[in-house]
Amino acid sequence: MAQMAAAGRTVRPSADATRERILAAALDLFSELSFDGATTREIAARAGVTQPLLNYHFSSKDELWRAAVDGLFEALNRALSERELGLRGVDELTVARLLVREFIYFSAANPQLHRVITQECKTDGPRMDWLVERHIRPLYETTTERLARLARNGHVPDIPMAHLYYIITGAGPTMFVLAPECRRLAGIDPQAPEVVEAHADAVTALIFGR
Amino acid sequence: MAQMAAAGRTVRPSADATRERILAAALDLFSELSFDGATTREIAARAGVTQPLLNYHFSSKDELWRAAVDGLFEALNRALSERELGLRGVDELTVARLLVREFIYFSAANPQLHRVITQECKTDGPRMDWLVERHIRPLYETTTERLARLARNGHVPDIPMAHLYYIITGAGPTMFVLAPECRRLAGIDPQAPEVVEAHADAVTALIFGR
DNA sequence: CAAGATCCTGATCGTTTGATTAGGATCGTC
DNA sequence: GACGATCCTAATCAAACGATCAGGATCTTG
Repeated sequence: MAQMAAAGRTVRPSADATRERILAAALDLFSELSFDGATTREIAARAGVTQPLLNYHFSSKDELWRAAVDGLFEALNRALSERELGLRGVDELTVARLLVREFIYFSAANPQLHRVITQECKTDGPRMDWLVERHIRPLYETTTERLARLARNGHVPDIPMAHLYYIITGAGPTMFVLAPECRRLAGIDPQAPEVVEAHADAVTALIFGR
Repeated sequence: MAQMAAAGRTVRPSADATRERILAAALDLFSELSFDGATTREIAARAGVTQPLLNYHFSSKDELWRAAVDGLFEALNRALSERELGLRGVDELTVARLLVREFIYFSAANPQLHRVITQECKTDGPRMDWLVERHIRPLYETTTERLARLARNGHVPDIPMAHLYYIITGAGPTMFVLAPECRRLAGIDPQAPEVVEAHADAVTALIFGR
């Protein structure tokens, strides 16, 4: 993916850097303002470049969106698989518990994840198609299979897996997605480490017991 | 609020009807496509009227949004208070349990509620200001106070109330907010009555025990 | 049934949008 | 040290946006 200075291909060092800045700005604004609400001019301004540069690096606004979302899910999958690799030989209940914790940590640091999903998946459309089949379905399959094994041993509430999936993906990130509301409503900053920890404790205790 | 044929005020019967159609179309499209994503032309088309008529009934796109959201929260508050009035003399745990159920039923029938909140409250802005202070804060206060009383008696997990609030408001509606995704991902229609019932069972069992 | 208020539409305004164009600046390469 | 590829910008395009305006249709009132 990352086109490094491979043989022959000469890519100026600054190119990749500005590309990354554009992607970060795009992800922030897309997730906060929705696809239509975010303008290419605002994305360019936040990245510190001019607007036509977006069409130089990405052929269209749509492709820019897809590239930004790809980067987000790459980071999520990296965080989850690295966590799992560090837990070889650990019992499956503990692994699941820690993976849910990791998901909550990631959602706290990257609320754009749940924001983008809710923005695109509440309506049928080409972007939902792409998002579900490319990124969400693999996560859904492995998650529900893992939870189903635990449910058979009584380690997890015996409810249909689709419900458990949406309870976890709803209860986990919502506080961080609505961080501005939460700060004003409850006077709590959901980004604070002790608040993230408390939320992970609360959610995992509800799902897996304590 | 509803300007009926009161003394002197002569309102043609069709006026209120089209106003309601406009508000319903606006709520649907605002909640699905976000404030910027929904165009006044599309709202008018869905309501079966021409676009300038929106500016006749509502002075601006912003005021149309506020009127649509007002109607939504009026319906929610009516549903909750009617449920509570029918439970005079019942113990507080059962009341809380049934009010959470009612919230889930409402969220299933009106996913626009959580959609609008997540759209506006993930960024600071004038619409979040208005939404939080006018509609969300009263609900937050009465809900957390009710849950805090139950927590003192051990009827509800002993976690900070802000966390419990965002767990409930996240775990409850998310499945219905992402109904298009859920249909494709899990092959389940979250609108089906038995699915709504199963979800209400699952969430209330997690929060209040069984 | 004339007069006036009410409800609604077709045409059009100035802005802003995503995208294109032509060209300038900066680098590695021969 | 000229050359060509790469990276980036100023100027501009057609399309779509929210809003306005003048006027037509429909009802109520005197």
